[in-house]
Amino acid sequence: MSPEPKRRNAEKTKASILLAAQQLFAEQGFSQTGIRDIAARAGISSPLLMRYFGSKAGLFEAALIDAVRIETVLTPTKAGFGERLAMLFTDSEINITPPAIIALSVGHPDAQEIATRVVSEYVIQPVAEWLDGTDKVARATEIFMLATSFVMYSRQIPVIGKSEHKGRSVNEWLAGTVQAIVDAN
Amino acid sequence: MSPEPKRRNAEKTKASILLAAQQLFAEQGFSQTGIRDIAARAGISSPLLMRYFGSKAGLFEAALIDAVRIETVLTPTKAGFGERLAMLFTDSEINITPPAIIALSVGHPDAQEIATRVVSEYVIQPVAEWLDGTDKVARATEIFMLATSFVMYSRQIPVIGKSEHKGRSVNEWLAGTVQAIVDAN
DNA sequence: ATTATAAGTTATCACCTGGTAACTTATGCC
DNA sequence: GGCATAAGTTACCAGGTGATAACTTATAAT
Repeated sequence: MSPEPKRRNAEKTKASILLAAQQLFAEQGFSQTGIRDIAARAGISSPLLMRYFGSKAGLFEAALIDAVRIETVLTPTKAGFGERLAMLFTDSEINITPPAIIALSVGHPDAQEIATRVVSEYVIQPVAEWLDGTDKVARATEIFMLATSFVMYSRQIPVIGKSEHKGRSVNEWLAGTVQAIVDAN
Repeated sequence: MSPEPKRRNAEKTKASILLAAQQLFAEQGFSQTGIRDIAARAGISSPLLMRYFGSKAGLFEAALIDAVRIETVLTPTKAGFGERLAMLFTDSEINITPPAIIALSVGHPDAQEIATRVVSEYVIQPVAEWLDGTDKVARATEIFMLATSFVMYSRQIPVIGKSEHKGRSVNEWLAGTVQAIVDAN
């Protein structure tokens, strides 16, 4: 009687696994998230997940790469980058951003190695190439550092997400500080 | 033949447990550190550790509180606070600073609750009371947020620890940014 | 010296983890 | 319609976790 009798579809299954992994890794971090949790949220069994992604670390890497959407803020014009990045990284609806996953995965050796490599290749390098001026890699790293610290604390210490400082919200402060690094070429 | 034949001493044992816990929590984070690891480094057995601190979470809280040395930088004069804080939080010899332990313990619910509470009471509140001007709590939180992000990334992304930007090391950049928040009263 | 107590140990439990082997079943192709 | 294959499942294993019970032994007061 079910309108769609649950047809098999490997592509959609893989996508649902990736989404579940991104959500849970971002919420709970690498070591606190089990493959059974992810499989349950994706609506499948854990061995299937293992066959598609090889290991928990492999799934983590795939989920991280898939979560990167940095190219959407690397527009030709440099103005407004701070705001766009702050929006991209702090949108409360889609909170599966790289900073969130990274921040919640520090400490575990495997996750740390993967996160460092993926962020370096898929976030920091593109931003660095997009920047003008000198010290591109260092400035791109600083930008990501700031964004990550913001995401981390807007979750952990609730007051900071809403706090106002000299009339500017902390979100605006992040955008402004990031933009200052962009313009300091 | 041993000069000191390993006499029993509960106080010294507790202290050695606290030190081992601080080191390991700062190196590996909460969930990656087992009570057996801590007990082994302290040179005792894990049940003894449990009796002294009740649970792993209890030891984590005790270790965090014991690691706070914030009062050493809350001098009467406001000048130089940024540098002193950067030194206190990034001294590579004693890397058991609150930011390090915090950064490596996000994600685990118990650790998160404990860390938030301890940092709020033992770090942010004292700094806020020490600050001049308005928005004290928000500014103190921002300061700790910056310091934590720096510690986190100076460990995770090696380049940032040594990177130079416009001739200023990132350590100096942290000190300067913190000092700006202090002076913006 | 005896002995109560605190300091410390060994052995173990129940549970959870990532990972795997072996099984079932739907799907598309001939 | 038969059938090879991919999609998906159940049952399980070895190892590690936090925690506890029960044991031993050093220490210090009487």
